[in-house]
Amino acid sequence: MRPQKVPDIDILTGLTQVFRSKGYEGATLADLAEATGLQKASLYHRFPAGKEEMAIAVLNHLDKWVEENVFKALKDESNLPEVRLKNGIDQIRTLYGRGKEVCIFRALSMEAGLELFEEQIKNGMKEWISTFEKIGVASQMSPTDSQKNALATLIQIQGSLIVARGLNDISIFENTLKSIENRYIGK
Amino acid sequence: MRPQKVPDIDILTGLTQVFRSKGYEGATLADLAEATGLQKASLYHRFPAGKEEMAIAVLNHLDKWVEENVFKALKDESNLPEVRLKNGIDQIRTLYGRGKEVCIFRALSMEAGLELFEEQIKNGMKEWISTFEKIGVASQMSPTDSQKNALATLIQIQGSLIVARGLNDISIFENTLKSIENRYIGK
DNA sequence: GTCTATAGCTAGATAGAC
DNA sequence: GTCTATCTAGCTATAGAC
Repeated sequence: MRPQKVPDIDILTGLTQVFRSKGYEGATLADLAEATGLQKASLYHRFPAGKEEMAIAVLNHLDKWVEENVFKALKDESNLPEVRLKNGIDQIRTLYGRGKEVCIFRALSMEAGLELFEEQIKNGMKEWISTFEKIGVASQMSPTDSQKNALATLIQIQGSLIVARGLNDISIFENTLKSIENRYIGK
Repeated sequence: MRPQKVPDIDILTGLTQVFRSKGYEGATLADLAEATGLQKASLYHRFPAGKEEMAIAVLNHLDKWVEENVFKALKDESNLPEVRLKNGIDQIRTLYGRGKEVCIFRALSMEAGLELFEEQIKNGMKEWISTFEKIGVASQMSPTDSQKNALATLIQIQGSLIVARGLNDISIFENTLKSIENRYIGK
């Protein structure tokens, strides 16, 4: 086997960046090749099913990142709820580049054959909600409140990313993260 | 002049539907022609600058609709704040098809040359915030609270549309509208 | 004002040498 | 495993008859 010119992780990084900023339809193979440092044909060697497979790989990679960073921090029972929340929110801040980056769900949910990634996005969102529910319970909220607040939290994260981008003001995202923290910690 | 086969308003309705569901890049001229009932070349007669002009026309049309329906209801000083809010929210519900429809900002903000519609989206969002600010003031909120709540309201609307779509559950949008109402009416 | 037909191009994808 | 070169389909846009 001939050695890989670009390691897998760098490929994924490049693909992620392009899909996030241009969306699925907007991202061309020329863009993807340039961002990864490979030629189009080489990308097809790595992802025989083409563009769709690349997008799925990006989704899986981010899924894993979120699991190992955001969710892990939020679920770490060796810490107090306040600490777990603070650490989790730090990871969320990183995930979205302090508000500059688009959520991959949004970037991929629109277009394409439409429902290419539907199931994966749905499951991803459910994971977010269920994880925040656990933080609510750990913070002494009632099950009902935990559920309501978890949904509200996801809505706030998604909404603030949209508005921060629309108004070109990342402080909107930062302030939203703070208000989420306050919701759980009691302020 | 030969008579129009399809009236302007129907053209706009068709274009809007396609851009909302497929995004800018995802919408093809074949889609747009089919949705309007005209041939591609006839669309070019109406919109000489092509696809971009069509998208701008859709943005302007929705802008106008929001102004004449949502904002008008919210600003109607002949009504009590509670009534204005209730009427405005009814219009918002209609605008987004009870949660089934995508916000045009989202559909057009991603892709393209990237910043084609940036300015229009920014101004649109500012209008939403400033209108909700007025409702806050009319509801006896302090200026600071009015400002904070207006931003929070826009974030909730946008976020709940995303999450409602991702989870395929429009009750999320409906419940969010109720919680917005409660924020202002006190409850 | 609308149509059929098509130009010109770029997209995603593939062949085959190295 | 990566490359250059290329195919084919589909895209935006236009020409010109009616």
